[in-house]
Amino acid sequence: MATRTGQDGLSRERIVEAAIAMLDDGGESALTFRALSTRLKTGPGAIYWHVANKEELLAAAVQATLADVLRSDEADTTPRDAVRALALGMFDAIDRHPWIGGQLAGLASRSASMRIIERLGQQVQALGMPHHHQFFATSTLFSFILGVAGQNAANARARVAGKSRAELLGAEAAVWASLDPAEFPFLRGVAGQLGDHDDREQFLVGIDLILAGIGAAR
Amino acid sequence: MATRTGQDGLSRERIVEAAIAMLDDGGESALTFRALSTRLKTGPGAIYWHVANKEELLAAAVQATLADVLRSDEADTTPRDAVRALALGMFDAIDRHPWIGGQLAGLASRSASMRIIERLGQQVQALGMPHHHQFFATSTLFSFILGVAGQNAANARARVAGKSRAELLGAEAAVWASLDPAEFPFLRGVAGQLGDHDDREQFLVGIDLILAGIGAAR
DNA sequence: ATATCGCTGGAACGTCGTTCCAGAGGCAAG
DNA sequence: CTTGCCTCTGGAACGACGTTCCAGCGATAT
Repeated sequence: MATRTGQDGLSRERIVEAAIAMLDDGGESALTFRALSTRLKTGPGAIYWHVANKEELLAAAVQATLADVLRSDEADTTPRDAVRALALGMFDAIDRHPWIGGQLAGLASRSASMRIIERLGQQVQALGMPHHHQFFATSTLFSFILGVAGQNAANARARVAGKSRAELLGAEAAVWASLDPAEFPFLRGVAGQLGDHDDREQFLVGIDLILAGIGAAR
Repeated sequence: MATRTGQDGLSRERIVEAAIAMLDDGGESALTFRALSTRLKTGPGAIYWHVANKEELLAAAVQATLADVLRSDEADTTPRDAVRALALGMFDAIDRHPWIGGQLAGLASRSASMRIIERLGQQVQALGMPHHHQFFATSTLFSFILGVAGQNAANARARVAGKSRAELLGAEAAVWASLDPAEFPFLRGVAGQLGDHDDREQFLVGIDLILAGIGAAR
């Protein structure tokens, strides 16, 4: 039954690849060892020969998905532009694979996180931040990215069960617009901006805001 | 309305209270309808009479835990101090109940998030941010808080299975310190700061950095 | 006394991550 | 060629989970 040679052979690579595909179009809850084994035409037990458990599988999926972002190497631009480029690379990856947001904070993605922090830190250093503030400034950038990633993951989770981003956002904006003006003046005022803002632009403004803070603290 | 006599009567309040206690000392994975019903000396079915499902239970737990932070009302200080006070209140709540970090981004905590964003937004407005930038600046603050919360939750998850914060942090600092200097110069350089930094101070520096950025963009 | 109703708690269902194991197929030694 | 091992397979089974179902309790209303 089991053909050893050629494309039928299971491998960690094929498993991770299939896992990413399932996560991409079904969300985190769609990744199941049973569904995965069905897609790979095998049994759950076979997968465990190549992957220790689900946590390791998710970690490998994160690693593989972020590999491109982490490999990119642009030493030519200004530190500010380098941070923006790295952050935008992260955003695009998270936008394409929202499930990353739910995993990035975990211990399983430690090595990916370390690489990201290293990149950010080098640029913060190049920005002229005093040494004893570099760590905090860098972790501020990283925490912000993590927060956006988490929100993205949560939004994607809601999307799987129901409507599109535009519908979801429109409904939320409508809620904000109909709030009590005495209690929620701010949300009411920005409901329109919530309704048609661009996530990527919003993210970049956040990065720029923190960079401006770093520039001011220099 | 036949209420059971005395303290044996189940109620949504008692259930949420017990759920928070279980989350606090066992982490997210410790909250189980079976364990919860054992603690309350009843069956799983009884709990479902008061609570629709686990998602609603978690949402109620978040709401109840953040109630104090959301109720606080200090209109006396400067906008900057108001943001710091609100953010620190959030941090302390998250620090005491790390499982919040895993839930706050979700749709289940929407009403709590709205209240927080409203508070932050009012202060950002008071800081003199131009109207069309207020939404982005506020969401930057919120995303940062969410990111820190998420990391806190992930750290707490690791702590349940193993060592204390000091041990975990020390081990991580040791890893950073022993990295290849050519590939990870930054992480190596800040390994010491990672080892003995104060989470609360780190958080506050992040808030101040964003506030400085807002000040610069005004 | 009887019927009604809010509420209880235990049994049961389907699904999950994970473990176990009988055995298939290739490879090296006899 | 035969034998034995060794890597890898895939299906069965286990315990725990969220959730549903329902027989029945005590208090109240008729």
